[in-house]
Amino acid sequence: MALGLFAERGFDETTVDEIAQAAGLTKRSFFRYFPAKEDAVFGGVDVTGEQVVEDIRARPADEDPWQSLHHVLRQWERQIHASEQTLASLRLIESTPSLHARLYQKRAQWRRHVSDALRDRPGVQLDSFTAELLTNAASAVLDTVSQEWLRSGGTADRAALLDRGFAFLHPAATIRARETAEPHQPGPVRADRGRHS
Amino acid sequence: MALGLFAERGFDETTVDEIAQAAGLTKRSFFRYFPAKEDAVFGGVDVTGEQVVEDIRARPADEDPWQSLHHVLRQWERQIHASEQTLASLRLIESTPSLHARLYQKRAQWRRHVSDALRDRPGVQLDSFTAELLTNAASAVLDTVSQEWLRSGGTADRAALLDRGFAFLHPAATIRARETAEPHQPGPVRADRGRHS
DNA sequence: TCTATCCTGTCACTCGGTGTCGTAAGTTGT
DNA sequence: ACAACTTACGACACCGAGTGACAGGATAGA
Repeated sequence: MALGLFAERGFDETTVDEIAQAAGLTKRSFFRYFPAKEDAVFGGVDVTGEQVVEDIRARPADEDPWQSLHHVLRQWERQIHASEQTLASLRLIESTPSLHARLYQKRAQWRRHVSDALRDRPGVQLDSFTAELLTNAASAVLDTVSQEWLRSGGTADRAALLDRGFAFLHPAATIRARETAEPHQPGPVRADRGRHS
Repeated sequence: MALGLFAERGFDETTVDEIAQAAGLTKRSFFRYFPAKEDAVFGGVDVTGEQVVEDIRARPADEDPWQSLHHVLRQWERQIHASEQTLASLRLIESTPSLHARLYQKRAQWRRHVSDALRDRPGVQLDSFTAELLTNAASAVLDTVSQEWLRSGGTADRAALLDRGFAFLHPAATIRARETAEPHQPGPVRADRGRHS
């Protein structure tokens, strides 16, 4: 695995040629499997959480979207951050700027899917601004949890931090229009915009 | 300016040699002025908002940190997004993955400074988790505003969107030790529909 | 067995980025 | 005015990531 080489010499100090040769391949063949050098790290780790998008779609339609995000991400946390290997990967990512940038790209793409999933749910319609705001906020919570977890040296309780973040950032009023939900009548989009106050 | 070339042929399709030659320089000299090709775009735009950090430090110590972020960022919005040139830059950044990644790197660094500024204020002490959570949430609001603004084709009212985001994501209880109810900003936050055209 | 397909190695090339050296300008001190 | 020094730039070589094109070997199916 390339992770061993990265752990030894660091990501930037390891050549693609070296990775490929260690795997019994050529540089050219390496790029046939991975679109970029960075993806050799992300290959094994589910950083984007594709399952999360499906899980959100599977949540009850009348549930508060913030609650849905909280619930799904807590489940996801539980599944992911278990093995020591993903832990080492995340440390490497956090300490390498180019990997961090790549993680961000994947996260941005993931956020688009999540916000689409939020907006596509039946029942209460969310406008795109609100959906993206909730998604980005949830992503911010995840990011903060990871930072704190890294600062703690991996000893912090990620689930507890996640709960704390989600509780702290609870939106003023996500869904206040339950009475207008019509599950059987898609009809025109009568989106109740997120006016607060 | 390199922005002209980028606007014509696109960022990835423009080589550093071409940029340098258009500016009457050598490739080597280009890299003496800019650490990377991407920085030729960010050079003129204040994407990191260095002033913001100072402004946060200048806010009253007993002010709710979320309010401080809101206030300072609204001021910053007003100063920045005026010229047509920065508008074109932001469009280019948003449509180019490598530039987007670079923007993220700068934002991450900026967030560190902001969260440090929040934690360094006298009076009520914030733990690092809370400070980072508030900072990342504010950054998420900014990001969402930019997305919506871009989707609207640049016609949306960024200040109104910012207010809406900050109000919507208002933390449950940041600092409950304030009984000085300041009159805040004149005029209620108008929830503009966030629709283009 | 013949053949189409897939996988891989090899070579050549582009482009971003860096180190090194030489040199033509200033700039300062005496 | 002269020497010493600094600054800035060009020229060249070099490295590593990534891509395109081509050739050959293995394999599955007829």
